[in-house]
Amino acid sequence: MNKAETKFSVNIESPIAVFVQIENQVQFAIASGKYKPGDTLPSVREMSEMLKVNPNTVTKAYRDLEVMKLVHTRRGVGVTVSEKAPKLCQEAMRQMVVEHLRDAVAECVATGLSGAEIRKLVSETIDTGYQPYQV
Amino acid sequence: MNKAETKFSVNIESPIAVFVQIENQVQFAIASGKYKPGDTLPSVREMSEMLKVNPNTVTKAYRDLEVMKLVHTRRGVGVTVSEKAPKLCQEAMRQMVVEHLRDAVAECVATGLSGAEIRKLVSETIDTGYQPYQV
Amino acid sequence: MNKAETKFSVNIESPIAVFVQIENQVQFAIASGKYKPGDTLPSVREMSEMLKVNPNTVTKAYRDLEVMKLVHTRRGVGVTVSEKAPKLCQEAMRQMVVEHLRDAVAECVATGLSGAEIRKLVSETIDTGYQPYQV
Amino acid sequence: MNKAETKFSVNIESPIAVFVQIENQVQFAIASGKYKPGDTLPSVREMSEMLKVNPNTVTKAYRDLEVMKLVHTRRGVGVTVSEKAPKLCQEAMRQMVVEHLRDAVAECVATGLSGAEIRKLVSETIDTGYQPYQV
DNA sequence: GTGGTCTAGACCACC
DNA sequence: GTGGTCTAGACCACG
Repeated sequence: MNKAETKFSVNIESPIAVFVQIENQVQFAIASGKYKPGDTLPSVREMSEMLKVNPNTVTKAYRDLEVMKLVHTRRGVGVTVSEKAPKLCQEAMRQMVVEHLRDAVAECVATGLSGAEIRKLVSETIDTGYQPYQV
Repeated sequence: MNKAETKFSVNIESPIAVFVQIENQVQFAIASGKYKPGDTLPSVREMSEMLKVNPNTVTKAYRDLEVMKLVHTRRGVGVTVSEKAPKLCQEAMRQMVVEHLRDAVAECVATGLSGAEIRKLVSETIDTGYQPYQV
Repeated sequence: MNKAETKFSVNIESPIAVFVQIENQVQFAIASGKYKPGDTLPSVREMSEMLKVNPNTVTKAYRDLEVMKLVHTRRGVGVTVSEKAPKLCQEAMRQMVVEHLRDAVAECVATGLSGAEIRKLVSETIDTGYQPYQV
Repeated sequence: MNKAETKFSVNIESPIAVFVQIENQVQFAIASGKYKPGDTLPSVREMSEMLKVNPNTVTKAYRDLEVMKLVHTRRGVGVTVSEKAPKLCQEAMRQMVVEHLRDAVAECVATGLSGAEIRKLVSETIDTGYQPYQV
């Protein structure tokens, strides 16, 4: 029932739409347990100030999350995390991430990289904590 | 100097723009040696019919490829693969593919998958020849 | 002059505003005779605790009911049912209910259900005492 | 594959949000067969002019319909009805309409109307083609 | 031409 | 205070 303190940020230079970045970050925060069922997300106004974006952009992201059954929004109250959100987010994140990995490996294979080369790249990335510009 | 016979296809449901899919496929075909310097790409009309796509879309893809110095377009002749295209494509493909792999692994790490899990998924994918819907 | 014991409940998931649900339930309770002229409604505090709702919400509902001349609120006494409330409520309920029925039937017709199908559904519902989530 | 000619209209006085009215009308048009899979909906601009509303409002409705898998939207192409849209719409309409009917009948019963009275009202409405202000 | 995104700002309903 | 809706208008990406 807390009001969690999590930092959000968006990259307006990114080709990924801002509202999608917000959705992803919230999903990630839920999946990782930073937000639990019943917690209240930052209000539309707070979030829009934190991210320096228009409130409508935040509203759009929150609306999508509601359609995905991850949050409940109630006028005059705020946006709260749903009971089943953690399960849904964890599943979705894992599924997405595994699919991306498989696609990437398949691309490497198709491009002619050997299994050894691929494994070397993977190990390097795991060990060095490589961080892409946007999760 | 041949007119190579390679199948191209696009997925109009994909979030990736059609013209980008075309560019990628051509680059991939060049990188893998299906098209060699001097070979002629399918005409805009042929390609647009093959892919059931607006000719303008093919034109845009071909124009981009020309900007990248991968092809030459000459009136009355068609679009031909440049001398340095194979080298450029191989480098570009490798670079792209490696970046995708690193991003994907980083995502997995961020989502909490262990190094062992990731390596297992990678090995499975290498061994089973998993094929995503779009290179 | 009694303090009637009637259960109230609201569905915060409902698209119908909470204060409207309260108003409807009170009107229904009056129309059905559970509350008679002179009876005292649950205090704002009692009601808000019973419904697990913000007291302001109950206050707003009670204020609306006063505007409708269904109740009187007097400091130190509470909210009491007015003399003419039963008559007004019965009329209002009947009117509302008939309108809803007409709208629903019209929708069915517009969607292509036959008169026979509609009559069958109606009879089934009358006979089985079907209870929707919110009057 | 036609561009169907269907009239749409909204009531900006209605308590129902304009974008919801648009969604409902499109769903109804699909359910009734006025739009078939592959047909193109009026463009955002056309629709916004026809309804005298802001294009963003139409965009919002179309976006929702896409989330519901009723249409595909593609930049530069337009918004087309999906293969499974008719089935989904018919089911949804029927389900909604039956639920409304049951709720309405249950309300009537709860308010004390007799089965005979309810059946009389239903028959009258079926016979007279009563039309509410908004389907 | 198509739709997608974002901003700025207004007004409303609800708690 | 909260979110919901709508408008007006801009810029971009795609075909």
